[in-house]
Amino acid sequence: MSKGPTKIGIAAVERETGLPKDTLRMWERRYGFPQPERDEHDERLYPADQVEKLRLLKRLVDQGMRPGKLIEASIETLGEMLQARQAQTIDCPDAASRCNSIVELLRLHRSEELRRTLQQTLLKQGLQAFVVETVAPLNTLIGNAWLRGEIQVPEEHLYTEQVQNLLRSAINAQGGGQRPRVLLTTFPDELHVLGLLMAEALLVSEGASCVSLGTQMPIANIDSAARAGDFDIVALSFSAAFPGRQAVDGLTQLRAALPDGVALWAGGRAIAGRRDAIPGVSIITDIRETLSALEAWRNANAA
Amino acid sequence: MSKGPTKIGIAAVERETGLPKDTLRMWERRYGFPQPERDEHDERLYPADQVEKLRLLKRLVDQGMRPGKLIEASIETLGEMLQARQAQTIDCPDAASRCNSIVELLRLHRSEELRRTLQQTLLKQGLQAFVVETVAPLNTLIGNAWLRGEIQVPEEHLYTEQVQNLLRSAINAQGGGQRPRVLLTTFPDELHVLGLLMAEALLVSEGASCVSLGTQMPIANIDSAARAGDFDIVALSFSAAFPGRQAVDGLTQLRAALPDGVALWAGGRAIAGRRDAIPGVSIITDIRETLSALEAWRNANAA
DNA sequence: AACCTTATTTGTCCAGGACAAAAGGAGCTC
DNA sequence: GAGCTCCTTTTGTCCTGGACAAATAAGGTT
Repeated sequence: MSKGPTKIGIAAVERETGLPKDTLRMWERRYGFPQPERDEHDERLYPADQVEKLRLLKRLVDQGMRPGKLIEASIETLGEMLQARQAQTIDCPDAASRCNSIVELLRLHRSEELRRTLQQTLLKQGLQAFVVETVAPLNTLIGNAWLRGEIQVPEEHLYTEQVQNLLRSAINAQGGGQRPRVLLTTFPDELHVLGLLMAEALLVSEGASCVSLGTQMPIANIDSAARAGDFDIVALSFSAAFPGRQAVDGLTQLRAALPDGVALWAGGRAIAGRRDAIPGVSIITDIRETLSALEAWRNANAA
Repeated sequence: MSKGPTKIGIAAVERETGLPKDTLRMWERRYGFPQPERDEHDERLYPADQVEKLRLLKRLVDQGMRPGKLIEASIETLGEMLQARQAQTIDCPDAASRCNSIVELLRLHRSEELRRTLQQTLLKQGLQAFVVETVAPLNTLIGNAWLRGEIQVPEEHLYTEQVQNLLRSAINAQGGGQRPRVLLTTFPDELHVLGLLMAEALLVSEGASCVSLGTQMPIANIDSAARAGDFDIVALSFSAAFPGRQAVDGLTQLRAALPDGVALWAGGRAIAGRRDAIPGVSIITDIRETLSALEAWRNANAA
């Protein structure tokens, strides 16, 4: 169980928590937390528990809470707040039990069985049902387990890889289709690719013609790519971890840049909560709505 | 042609070039470059050409050059140095012409034709030849075009997506096999996934049992995952953009953590140049060597 | 050439000050 | 009570200039 050094420097904390060095120093100056020790040359050394608390703080702050109100709370309290705020319930009990057993495989690192089980579920359900009734609830379940600290980075990556292989195979198997032409991507700070692949899978299986640029596309480039490729729709995906404000800002900016004839769709947990609609942007709260949005577009644009 | 603002702040420069704010200020203090303008509140505003030069500087410094020697050179000179240092030639003229036409499709955003062409090439060549004779030279070609500024972010992402779809389909199609069990991943700052997929494709097609954790896995987690999963080999991939020293450091650390019985393989442009061997780590200079390394392992471990 | 020692270069950290953008609240009107 | 404006507090980011250790180069000796 080789763990890293128990005390880490400020640069490492920035890497691990995503909090800039300046902010770390400022919080210390203002609130007295974190309170790192110092090494022989007076440089900050953060113990693991403080880093863990910082990680939780970051997530809550990204959700719109204010650091000043949170900073005194214990790690446990913060963990509960995160769960209360994020925990999603899975409606269908059938899906829940199926997914729970998959998470169990994941936790035990049974990678081969995991692959087989996912593969079989896909074959049995078909692509659309697989995305809606298996992948979506699994994402929620795994997100919750992650918050509770029940699964770690390697498990989460393993899951992502396996699902990615399946979805990409399925997408690849369906040849490119007709209208609408959809450009899929995410904003620069968004690394999660599954939302994008789920949407692409649904759209492609309804005969839409999709081009994905993967994650992390600068806004100016999204605009130029959309113009160059004669697209009807630009679709963006936001994971739960993505800061909501940044999403709204970016969408506003992109909407202003894009030609009027191009629709802009945005989906994912980060914006699902937002009540403030952005003019000219379609918010997709649930992955299922992707299909109705497609149908609506086709009705509106029937030549 | 909506381009972003022509002058950008220090945080944006850090994001775009990868140079920390502290370093940007230090270079300015020491060398007089960059020499950003200031906005009304005395904050640095970097013009686009300085940012471009910084981007080139970063790459050269990552390769081991020293900033003090480079800082006065012009953008053109720096570009030439980069090419002289990196530019790879593609040996086989047949592969070169095939790949050039693919790059042409990419540049024209002919995504559907690109998909079809790649798909057909894969079918014609078979998986192994496709990886070795098409994907590898294409990566080189596209890397060079990128250095010359001939292709942009969206093209590069589009290419990555398409190849990823193909390779993942192919990998997914081959069921999991026998020994050795190989764990594939990259270090935290490495985002490029193609090298990993290429290696996985080659290994799987020779019947090895591969588990990929995708990119960005912290070293401590690589170690624990390798122990938990009964792996024979841990394989890491490093793109040309990855700082060579960081690769060597990380490999040394990981080697020390891993049990002796587990082999450690490292491949990719970032370490291909390094002459300094790391004890207990197999350096794979060319993607083709993956196959001979596998054969060697099987010979050595024939029970 | 191989090795040790000394100089130089370079990146990262620190403190503490400043201020703008965002969020919260107070008071007002309809 | 919803919507509005104006004011206050909170918060993050940027600034300067100093310090120093780690990495690299250069010089000297065997």
